Amino acid sequence: MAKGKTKVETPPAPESGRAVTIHDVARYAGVASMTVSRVVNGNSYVSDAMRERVQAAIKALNYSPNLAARNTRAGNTGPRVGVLYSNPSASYLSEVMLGGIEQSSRLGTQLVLERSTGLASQKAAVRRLLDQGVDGVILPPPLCDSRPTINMLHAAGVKVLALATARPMHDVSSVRIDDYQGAAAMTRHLIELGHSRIGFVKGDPQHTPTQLRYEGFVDAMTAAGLPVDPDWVVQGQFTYRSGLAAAELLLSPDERPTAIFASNDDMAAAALAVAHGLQIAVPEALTVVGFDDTPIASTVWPELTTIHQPISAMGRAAVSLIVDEIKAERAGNAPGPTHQLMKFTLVKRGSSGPAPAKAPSRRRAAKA
Amino acid sequence: MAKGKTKVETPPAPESGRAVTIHDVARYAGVASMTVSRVVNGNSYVSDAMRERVQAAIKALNYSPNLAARNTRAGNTGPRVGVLYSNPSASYLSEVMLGGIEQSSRLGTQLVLERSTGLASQKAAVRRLLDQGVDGVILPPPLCDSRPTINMLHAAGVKVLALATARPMHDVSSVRIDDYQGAAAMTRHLIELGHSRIGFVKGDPQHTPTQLRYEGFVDAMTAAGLPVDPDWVVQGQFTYRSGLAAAELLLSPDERPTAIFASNDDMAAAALAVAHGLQIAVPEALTVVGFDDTPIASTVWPELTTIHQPISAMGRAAVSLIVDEIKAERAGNAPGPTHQLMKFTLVKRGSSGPAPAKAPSRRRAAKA
DNA sequence: CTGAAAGCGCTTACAG
DNA sequence: CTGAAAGCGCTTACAG
Repeated sequence: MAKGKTKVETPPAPESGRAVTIHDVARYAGVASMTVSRVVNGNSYVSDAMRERVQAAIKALNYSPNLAARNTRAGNTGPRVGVLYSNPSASYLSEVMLGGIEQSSRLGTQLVLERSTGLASQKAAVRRLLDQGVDGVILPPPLCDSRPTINMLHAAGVKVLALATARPMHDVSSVRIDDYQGAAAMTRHLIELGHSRIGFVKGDPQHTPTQLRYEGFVDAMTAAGLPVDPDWVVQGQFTYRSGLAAAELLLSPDERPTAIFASNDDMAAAALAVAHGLQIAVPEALTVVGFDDTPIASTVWPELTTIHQPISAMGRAAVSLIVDEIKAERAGNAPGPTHQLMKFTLVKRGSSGPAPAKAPSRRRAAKA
Repeated sequence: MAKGKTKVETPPAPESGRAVTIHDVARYAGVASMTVSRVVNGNSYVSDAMRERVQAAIKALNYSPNLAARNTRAGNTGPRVGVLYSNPSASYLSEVMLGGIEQSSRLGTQLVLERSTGLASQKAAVRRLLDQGVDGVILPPPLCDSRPTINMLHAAGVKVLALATARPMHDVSSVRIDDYQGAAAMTRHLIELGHSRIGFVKGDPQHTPTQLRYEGFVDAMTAAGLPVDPDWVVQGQFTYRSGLAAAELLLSPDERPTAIFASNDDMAAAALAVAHGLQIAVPEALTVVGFDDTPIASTVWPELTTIHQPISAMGRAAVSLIVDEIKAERAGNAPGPTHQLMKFTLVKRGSSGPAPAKAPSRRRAAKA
């Protein structure tokens, strides 16, 4: 504690109204501000003794760096990052943005949002982004897989990051989960619960995760020695409406599956609604599971067992990654695209349970 | 590239890699940076001639101010604003945050998030917020109506803003829509469509909007000379599950309403699921409407007719308002709390339609 | 390994 | 109404 020339030990009054600065810490610790900066950023060489002294001061004064000031130095107008999205109301996007904006404010990066409605408006949206001087653009799904968009952006010398694409490209950075493994994990979970008659609802064939999730399901079934009945694999579109139709197809016949694995939550929620309508008790008579863990998964009842994508963490990671790339480029290095794989988790909620003892027959039986 | 003393008029190359600064603009316009600052901030006295010259330069150079730098001056560590929330997964919150974070990054304000799980943890959450030196706290629902929380915050000398409360308090600023008028407008819409037999699902009695939405419904019915059948007013909890139960109550009896007005979207979505299960066609045989316009409203099928709350705009407004208050306080003024009323809009989608010609009877009739 | 100097882009007083 | 000076909190070179 003893420090500096004077013998006084009182820290600069923290209640004095103004925020604690790096200089307060420096004075308290009896070192130069520069040293505090180094400790805070944890990069350069600092002796252990010094480091400890500074850290104690930081703690004592409850110092936290002023982020606005940090990015002010060095012509370091933090990179501008654009987000080009197409589906505005999706809760998925809100969550991505939540993480993205949080991270960009932490990094002092300016985030610019643009919406592209149709394919036609894409050119215009890209132009607006470019006009605003973005150095990089994040593409959430489904634009993450749009080659034309990527090419336009690359032509303008702008970095591109594909968010939640299922098939990373060689020339575009990506942040994603492993859709294949996620689907396989969910399928194994169903099998462990005793299900063998499992219906699957595929997603929009245009989206890259669709095929991989399906393959994950098929391979896990096969690995367990279970057959995949083609009648129980139904094409969906990732929309609630398509889930409605798919579930009706799966649940109406006399012989129906004991579990439905819908390849996203919206479709699973729809399957739940259909089951409810048919008086099929979930999870007692039917297990329904989804994928993504968007808010709807915990809105419906019973809540959906699903594969949790760390969506807002992925938004954060996307911003970090692209900012790093931009900085590297500015510094003269030109590393290739990087690909970050995030961990998914299987979250078990009320919509899944053990397979019913005997294969259920017609739904009438259950009716009150 | 050529600039400064030489006679060339070329603007400082905008592609030169670094961002356009206030000094570039000043040089281009031949004025002091100070003057540019004044024009940009539009506050002080600037002659029209000067203003135009500067504005032209700004446009020519496509200048936009560096926000990080702006809040660096004057010990002006932009106010810190906390958000204390209780329900993390709600898509509602994501949208609030979207607006809030956007505005705070625009204002250079630091946003601090804290979650309070139970009533027990509230004290701890408030303390953490205070430790982080917040000057104000935004309370999204349902905390917006928690007197204990507000009192704790006030005791610490921190500004409080209640977001989306239905009943603004005299000592706390608020941003909200008029729940009463929203419900009344929706009810009138149903009546115009020819509905007179309307079921209503109330929300959680603990939340302030619940009562006002109900009153708006009742008063609009009464004003149109229509009776409110107590059997068709069902208590809900704002949850999907409670909507399921409520809709079953409303739709099972032989005589059922031709429209259901659920006082939020989650419950309306549930009503849709129940109707679907009972083979009641929406909107042909039954109209279902909600309130809030959260993402689920446009996820389900048919999409919900609902009252749109400009949620992210409310998040933005909340940050603006509380930052203004904090600044006013710092400047020595102490204006009372302000209350901002935002406009709701009635959005008509597929779930509502004209009342069926004759009162429908038992659902069996409709079955294939 | 540590520090004194200079500067980031902008704005707040202070002079004209 | 306009501008030259000083400073915000932090960091990047540059010296020890």
